[in-house]
Amino acid sequence: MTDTSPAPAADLPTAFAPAEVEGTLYERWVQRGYFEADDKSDRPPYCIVIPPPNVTGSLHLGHAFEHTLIDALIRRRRMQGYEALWMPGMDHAGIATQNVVERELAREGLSRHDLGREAFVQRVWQWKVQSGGQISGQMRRLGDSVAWSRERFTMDEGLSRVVPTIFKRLYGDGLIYRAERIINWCVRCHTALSDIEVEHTEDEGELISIRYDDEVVVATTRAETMLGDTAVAVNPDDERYQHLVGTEVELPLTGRRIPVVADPHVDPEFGTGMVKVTPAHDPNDFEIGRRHNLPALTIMDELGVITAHGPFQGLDRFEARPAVVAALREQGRIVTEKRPWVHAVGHCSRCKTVVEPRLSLQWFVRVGPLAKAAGDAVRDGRVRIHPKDMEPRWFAWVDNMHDWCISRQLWWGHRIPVWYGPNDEVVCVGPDDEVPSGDGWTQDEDVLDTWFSSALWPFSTLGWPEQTAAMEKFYPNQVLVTGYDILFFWVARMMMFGLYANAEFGPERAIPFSTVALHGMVRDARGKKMSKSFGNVVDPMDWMDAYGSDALRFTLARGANPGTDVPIGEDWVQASRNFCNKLWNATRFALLNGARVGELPRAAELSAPDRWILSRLHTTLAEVDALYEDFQFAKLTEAIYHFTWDEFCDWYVELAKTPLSRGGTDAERTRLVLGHVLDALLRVLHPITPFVSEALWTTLTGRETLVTVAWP
RNA sequence: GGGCGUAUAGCUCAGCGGUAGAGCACCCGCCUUACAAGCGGGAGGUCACUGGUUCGAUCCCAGUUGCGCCCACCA
Repeated sequence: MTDTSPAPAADLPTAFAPAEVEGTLYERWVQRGYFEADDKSDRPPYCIVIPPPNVTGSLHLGHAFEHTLIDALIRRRRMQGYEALWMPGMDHAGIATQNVVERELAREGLSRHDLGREAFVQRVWQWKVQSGGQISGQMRRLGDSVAWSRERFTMDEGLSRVVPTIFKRLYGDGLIYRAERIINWCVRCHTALSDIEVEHTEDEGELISIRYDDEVVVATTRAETMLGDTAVAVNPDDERYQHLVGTEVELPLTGRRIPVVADPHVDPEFGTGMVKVTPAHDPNDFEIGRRHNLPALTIMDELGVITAHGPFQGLDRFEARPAVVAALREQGRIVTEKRPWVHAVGHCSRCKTVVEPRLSLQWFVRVGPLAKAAGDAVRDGRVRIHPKDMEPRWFAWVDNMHDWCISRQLWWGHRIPVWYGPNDEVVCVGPDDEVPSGDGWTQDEDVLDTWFSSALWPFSTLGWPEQTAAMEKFYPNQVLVTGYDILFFWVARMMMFGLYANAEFGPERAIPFSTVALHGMVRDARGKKMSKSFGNVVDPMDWMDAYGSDALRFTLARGANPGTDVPIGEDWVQASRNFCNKLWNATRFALLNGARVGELPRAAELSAPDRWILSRLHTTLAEVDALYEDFQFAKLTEAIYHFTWDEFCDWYVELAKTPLSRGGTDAERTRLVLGHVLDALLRVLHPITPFVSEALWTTLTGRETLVTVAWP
């Protein structure tokens, strides 16, 4: 550290005014390229890919939280001499974005069908530009030190090549297949959903028992599905009904005759021990149907409207239910009237509509070997999940995963790269393959689940499948920082695809990242979930306007216990603003008294308070360092807070007033200690509060920037 | 139906085998050589309940109760 002339302390106002420094500092950082990373450097790599925000609008506090943590990690490593890369980008967010734009259209009285596919997709791109701009503006405001030159979008040209590349590879390996299955269908979004896009809630329904004939009584919560029954099943070991197996019974209201079959799936203890079998509208029944070669009769269309059986035709499924019950009652076939029944009902995670199990032809990823590999990577320690108590959840899921339905009946997304020929040919078309042409060839109409492309993010953003310098340098990523809520949606899929796509590098290098650092959800001051319906949603921009980005970041970091939800209230942001101001004024005091950064006198020449504060400083720095390695943001922030306020300001600065007023060597010695402590303090705070740290540090030292300076 | 977590000051949370901590809120006094966005002082908790282990438990163990979360194809 070189000596500098005393800084112009008088220039510092008596209060920190964030708005006056944030914008200029950020733009300067970007212009000077501090956030960019060099693929070819000799420095050790440190790469975190951004969990790409959905282009559905703007960032919320949860993003601000996540970005604060990532930025702190990245900035610290950058200071430590790593080649630090925070890869920026956004996610097209298929169903979510399509829904947003459809809602917008609805306000104009239009549906996507009014526009047609091409025009609608155009419209979504327009939306994307707007939303994307908003998001990057917010990221700048937060101070995110991302390498802007590398920004990617899950539907940009490059990534749109990666998707069919991996699809074709998986298809060729038999890990992607097309099949007619019962999938979760959202009748509002008009698309298939994967299992995890369905949210189960305990809803009150009615369990109704229906008498099919004298001996056959079945129970159901979805009476309307009886129109599609093609059998009644009993347990093969159920003595009571042996004589019925193999006989037929007439299905009421339809006149159809359906068989009674014996199937082990039926629980003899439940109800009468007889179950209606509707293969086209229930996953269990579908399996029973398969085992017994039963026809699957679809009685409902993609809107949830009954398609058959005279009087019920054209009724919505929820209108059909009471109508069917009424008709059955008229025939005296309702045994138990409206018994209240709480059971788990699936809802579309996007629009909350009750999901309808539906038989349809969809594309699936065969997850068996992929999920096994994802489990093993954690089991054998190649990938560490932090905090560790999230691991059981990981294994429970990864080790029991069902095949992943990846086709979506949407327009916004990566089109499935498969063409069908006039003679039932099925051709998977890679990015460099010739598209089959001629009469009767058509491309699959569907798009891929949005998580299919985000699963590729850790390497698609680095130029995969090319062996780019960026891949070489930054794959595997060092850390992934994300919320525990998307452990399965995203992390598991990244693990599966990362390990698969990069298998050639061997087990150690195939993993997408070495560490998964999970954070919690931002909640309101009372610990309640933030949601529009509660009206407790806070726009991070409002708090940044009022208290500054540093204050918001400091608050979020201070609440960040690993994997734990973080409550946040305006009071706390205010307290953080006060902290920034405290730091500001401590520096101001030091500068007014001629503090400077220079070589410290020998220990023997230092006073007891000098030695004490220096010792406390170094202890604190060591603590902070250790806490960073364990992602203990709350604790490290707290440690800095206490050192700064309770020890440095309340004690050392107060005690310093005496030697400073004495002048001479006492004062000079004190100026150097003040300078020394502040220099280190501002550096260690930089990852959390980059703006105020930069402003004060450059004033204190007269140097260019803190961003690239050494970690204390 | 499984699995997990949690219960500490008014609120939100740390913590720890040896007579309880922070921030905010609250009370009393202060414009003291940076900071009233500040300074000094203070009040406030039988650490959910019941047992057990221990010289000693808020902390370890068991059970109870409350709350929360995740997973789940019993009609």
